[in-house]
Amino acid sequence: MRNNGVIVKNNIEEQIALIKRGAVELFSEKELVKKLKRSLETGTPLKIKAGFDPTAPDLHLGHTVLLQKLKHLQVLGHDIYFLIGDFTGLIGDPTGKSETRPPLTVDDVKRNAESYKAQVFKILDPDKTKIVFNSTWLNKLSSHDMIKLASELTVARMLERDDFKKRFETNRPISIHEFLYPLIQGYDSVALDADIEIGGTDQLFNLLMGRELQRSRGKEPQVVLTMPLLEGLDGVNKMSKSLGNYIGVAESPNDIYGKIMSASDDLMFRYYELLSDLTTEEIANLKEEIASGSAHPKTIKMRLATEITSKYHGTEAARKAEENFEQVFKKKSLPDQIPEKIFDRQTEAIKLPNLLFQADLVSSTSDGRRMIRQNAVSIDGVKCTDPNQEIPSDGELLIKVGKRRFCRVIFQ
RNA sequence: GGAGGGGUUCCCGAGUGGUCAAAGGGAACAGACUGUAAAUCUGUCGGCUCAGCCUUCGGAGGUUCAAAUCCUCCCCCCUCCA
Repeated sequence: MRNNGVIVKNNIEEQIALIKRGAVELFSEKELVKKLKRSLETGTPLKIKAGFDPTAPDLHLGHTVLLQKLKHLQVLGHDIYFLIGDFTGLIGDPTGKSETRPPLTVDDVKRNAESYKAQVFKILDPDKTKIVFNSTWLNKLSSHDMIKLASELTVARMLERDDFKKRFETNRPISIHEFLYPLIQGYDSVALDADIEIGGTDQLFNLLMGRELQRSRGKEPQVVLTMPLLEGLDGVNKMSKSLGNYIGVAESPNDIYGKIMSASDDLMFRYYELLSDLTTEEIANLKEEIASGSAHPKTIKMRLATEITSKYHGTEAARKAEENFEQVFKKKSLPDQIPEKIFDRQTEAIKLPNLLFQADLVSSTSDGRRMIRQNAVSIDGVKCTDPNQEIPSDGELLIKVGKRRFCRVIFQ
């Protein structure tokens, strides 16, 4: 599938194939067929729901796995409900870390929502995406409603959730409010009358909760589609900001490009599978080319880096990022943009570690000394080995620390 | 309400009076190797006016020549029983 224009697929099988692409689980295909058929017959788009945390408006590629899937559905003509969980955000999805989140103000939520839009609409079509806040309906729930809601599920059912089960079995605490999270998320589906809900595999329990609550209220249960969690740059843990292994959608072209290039070869194909617009066959061909030796893995990786960078910054920026990358790394020359620091010219010389620190190249003068000792520092291409070296504060210097930290220091 | 366990450097975690800026692991960073990688090896990993000094072990006091380690009070977290 390419994203050029609207593709109307009347063929249910083709629709299903696209919807299932890359997905982990689908509950259930039978129900999905039924919904798609009806949608086609009545000309009514399906309501697709996906929930997002209001506290983290900095999307990374992990989130875009879901967005890509939403785009698929959008291309098929369905309505996307991009749900910002400003109410549930106050609880926080249970993780066992028992951290209460600081409440967000209305302004915070608004600001975050704007930030979401800017990032999300690089993938989704703004005209066919409805952004909704679950506080809209959840704030109206009375204590009475809440108790009724809680009565619809049993503790035993709750304990089926893996995270709860493990904690329960090992005598680790589970707070009551944590039980409310899945309930409330499920209630969102009731309020929205969602036809399909999409989430990460870690959301399975919560997604299924929507089905149960819809059913117990006499509505047609939503179809649940789970997408894999994208591994971060370390290739092991899921991509997350707190682990520092993420590639942010809002990052600069050079950063996105460079980070993708730093991924391992195995990981590269994982990214291809989940983030690229290439078809499954095309990806298989690339693999074959590497296996047969007709293509270098690096070239294939650069292709991926270019594709993803251009998604968020356009093809021109992606091309520049590629050039920059080649310059810095392959040809070992200088990047096109080197930060500059301007200092006042002074009579006395500056010790090198202090200069490195002042130029933001190291975190402290001690760190600077270490770098010098480790042969990581060079000035105008000449290695510096003496931590006590003094630099005359005059003229212009090009300082390099490690492989990718540069600074042009200018005294004037 | 009762009993017990615990708060250590970015994270996990050892350390029960000097040999502790604090073991070990992870992360990170640097060097080698490479495809820019990954893996691997080596090293670094509080700060400074750097072979010396200063500040850190939940907080505040105290004992001592000397405290992360002992005492007092306080704050916070957890578990079990009720």
